[in-house]
Amino acid sequence: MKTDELREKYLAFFETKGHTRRPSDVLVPTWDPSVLFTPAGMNQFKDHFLGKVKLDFTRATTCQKCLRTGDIENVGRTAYHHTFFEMLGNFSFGDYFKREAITWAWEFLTEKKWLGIDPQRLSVTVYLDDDEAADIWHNEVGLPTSKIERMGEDDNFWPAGAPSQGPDGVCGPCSEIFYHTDRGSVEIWNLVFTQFNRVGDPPDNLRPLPSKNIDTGMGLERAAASLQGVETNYHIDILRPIVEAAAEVCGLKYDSKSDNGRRLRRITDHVRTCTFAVHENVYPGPKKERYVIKRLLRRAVLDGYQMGVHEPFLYQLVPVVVEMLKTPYPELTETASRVAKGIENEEKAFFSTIKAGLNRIEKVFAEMESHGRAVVGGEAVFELYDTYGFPPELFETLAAEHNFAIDWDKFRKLMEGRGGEAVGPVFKTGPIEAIKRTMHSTTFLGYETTSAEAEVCFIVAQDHLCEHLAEDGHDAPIRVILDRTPFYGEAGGQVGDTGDIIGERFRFEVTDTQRDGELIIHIGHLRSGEMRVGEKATARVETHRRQGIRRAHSATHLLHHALQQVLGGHAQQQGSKVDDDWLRFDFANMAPVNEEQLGEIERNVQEKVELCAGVKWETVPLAEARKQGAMMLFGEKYPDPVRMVSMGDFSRELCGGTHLDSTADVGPFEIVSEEAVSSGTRRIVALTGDKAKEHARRVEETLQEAAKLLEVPPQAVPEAVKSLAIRVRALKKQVSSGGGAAEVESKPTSSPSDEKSDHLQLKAALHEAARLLNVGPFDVPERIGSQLEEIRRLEEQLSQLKQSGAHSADSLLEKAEEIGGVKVIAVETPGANSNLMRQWIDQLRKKTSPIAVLLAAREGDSKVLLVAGISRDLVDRGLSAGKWVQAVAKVVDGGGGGKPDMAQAGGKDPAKLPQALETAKQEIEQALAKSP
RNA sequence: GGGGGCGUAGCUCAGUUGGGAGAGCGCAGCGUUCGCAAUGCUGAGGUCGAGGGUUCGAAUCCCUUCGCCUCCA
Repeated sequence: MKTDELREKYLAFFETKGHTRRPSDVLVPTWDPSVLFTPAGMNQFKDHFLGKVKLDFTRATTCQKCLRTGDIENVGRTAYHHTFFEMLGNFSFGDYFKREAITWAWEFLTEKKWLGIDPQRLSVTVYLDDDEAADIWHNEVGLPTSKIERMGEDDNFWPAGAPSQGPDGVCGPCSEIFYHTDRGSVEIWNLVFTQFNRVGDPPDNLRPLPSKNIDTGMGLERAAASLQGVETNYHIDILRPIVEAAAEVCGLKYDSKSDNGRRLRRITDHVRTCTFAVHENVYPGPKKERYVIKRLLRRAVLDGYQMGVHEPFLYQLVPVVVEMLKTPYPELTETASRVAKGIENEEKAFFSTIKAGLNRIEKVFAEMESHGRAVVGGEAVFELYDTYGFPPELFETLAAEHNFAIDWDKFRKLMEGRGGEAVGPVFKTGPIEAIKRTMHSTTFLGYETTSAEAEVCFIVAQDHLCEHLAEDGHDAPIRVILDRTPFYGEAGGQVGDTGDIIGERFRFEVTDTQRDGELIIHIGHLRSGEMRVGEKATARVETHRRQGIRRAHSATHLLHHALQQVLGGHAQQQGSKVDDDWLRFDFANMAPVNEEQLGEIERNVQEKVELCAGVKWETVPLAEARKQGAMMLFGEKYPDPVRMVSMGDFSRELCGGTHLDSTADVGPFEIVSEEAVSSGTRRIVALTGDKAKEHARRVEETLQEAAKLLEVPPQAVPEAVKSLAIRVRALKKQVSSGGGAAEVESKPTSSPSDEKSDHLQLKAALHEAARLLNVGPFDVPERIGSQLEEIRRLEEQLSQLKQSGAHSADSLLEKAEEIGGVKVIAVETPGANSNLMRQWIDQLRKKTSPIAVLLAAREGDSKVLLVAGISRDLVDRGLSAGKWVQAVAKVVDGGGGGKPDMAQAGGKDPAKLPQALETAKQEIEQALAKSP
């Protein structure tokens, strides 16, 4: 039986048993912060099991794509392990229980119409004392007791070992079904009977649940392998072709028993995982789920590398993966090329990591050879891995080629001692969880109104439920829950509302509003009076701020739309934050967005604002929204029906946020910045309303200021900044070369355009200038100021240099005095810099020896520069330019040092310079007298 | 969220208690050669990521910031 057929039959079977067929949830559920990846079919129904949501159905069946990394070491080695796999499941939320779960499972497996498996090939296990399940298997299904095995809590309880080990919470026994082949048996289906709530340690810690649930899982690949009679999951009809394709791109023939066979299976598994992850816009990266994907991808690529493929290849398998899975997941075909590109990029990155590492390793090996060592230190392997990401396995291979061993013990020790303690899963407890049991949701009125009457239902202070609360004045915030509220709790990127809750005898200031499940929680402080549970109150949202948030949120949708228009359909939202007239929007895009595109995006948004398009929202079935082309984001959990926000006829998004009535009300819209947030993801920050206006004004003022400093029209600022940099460079060169070089023309930039530049051009000009100066936009004038200052300083230095009459080695030599048979020069060379002085000294030393030269120059009013040099023969006689210059520097209140033949010093008292030059002569005289 | 590392010439990088900014490759010009490969000579090219601090003096030490790489959770 084909895998596609098996999948379909399963879902169809349970539909005949009254189950609602639900689509697979995404692989990376960003809606669920408690997991990085979907680990099992039940994940999307967590809230259903806990009774947290209203149930539209009490029986469901799914085929869920899952990702687990727990058994990663076994992938490729064993017949049945995967990171990516599909799991078939049927679920009961307080509906049917063990009897149906068991008999239906048996029916589906054995009936001719369904799978038609020979009952002889099946056996089951049940939990030690689960007589109920054992009875059903024996008496109702008719399975002989020899085929019913009782196992302990580690095997037949979920979570494993729950009764004695924990964790607290819902749990229950399970019953597993095994398929027996000639080679052995394999578990193909696990039926979990969730019937207890665990409270504390044994004994008597398992309390029966009022509402019992069923959660079953059948591994699709395992079941298919059994039915197809192949020895490993990797040989079923939807996996074998990928294995073969992997062999082909690696230039090998697949041999299942060989080491390479194992590698090829691992590649097969990992490329499936990566394909789905990237499809969901989860690109390999440094954080969280992105990092897991990166590791899986690199591991697969390393396998290829070890088999001799030294260039990207994994991406070539994407079309095969898509082909194998396009029946259940047709959406894969739409993103296949983007996915392949994304994978190829990461492969390339990995190869450059390897290449960089190879260079370092060569050095390690060379070092070892020169020292005659044969064991690579664990430190080296560790450092290469930890800091440079070089795979230790590859290091080992390369070391073996040099006949070097590796100190793995040391390596492991370092790996362990690296800190980073794991933080265990946090089980939610506390008053809010208690509240949820009695009150599932707060009625949200904020779409229609910003002020409403409500009743105070719960007060939480210091993590305790309170009946009443007196004036506090404490720092610790209080949490208040009302039965209904106009306050928007932070969600979907939109921040929570602020405002106050006013009762007859109190005023509570709301500083933030959060959401937990479907409860809306007001956070803040009691400002006056006493507050009591059960009291009536008026909840008033701070409307000015709310209006700013509405502007920003509607603008976010316009921006999203504009990005798609200007950059392309791939520029999808990756995250956002919406605040008072302020928004941050992350989206997928491989390259930076240039100034021109930004302008176009901004203009596109402004056009939509000017359209005065109506903003409407309606609640529609999810399927209907999808049909109407509403923008949907991966990893988001959308309820059904869903709230769809439309603007004019161009934008449709699923969104729970608060919006304007007309795009016209967005007012001015201003992009403030564009930057990278991670590879493949860009971030735009923008403003609306008054903040946008203010920002626009500031941009223009700043540019004006810069223009004034540079004495050019505003549009010409970037050009002028460029020539400013050129001028600084030329002057520096001129000064250091002694002032000889030709003056650089500071050409006034041509700026014929008298036409009025619009704001976008001015902003682009400021950004360009900021980029050239490597500062933030508003620091441009300051930076220009300091550049101008530097030019002034350099020019002064230059004119000083010219005034003092150009020195030369020859003119300096004329000033030499003979002291003890040595030519000594100790003079002031005004305007000279250290570089120039050194050049002169070098020239003098070439012309004659023995010679000792000390040159000095004033820098401004408070600094002195001294450079001293002596000829080689004097160095040999034990003299030191360093000591010399140090002694002289003392006179001008300074210090210095350097090498024996050339040294440099500074001082802070230019007035004493003549005295210092005298000292210089005395010092050298004394030094000469002492030396032989 | 935490740890490590890196930003120096177009590229790959060196730069040792802080004191003259370098190498290799590449590039340009000239030469040997019928021409190519090869090779010799000469030369251009650097705000040492940015800002601040310590110092007489910072590529080097300290702080801040930006960008990139990498490991872990």
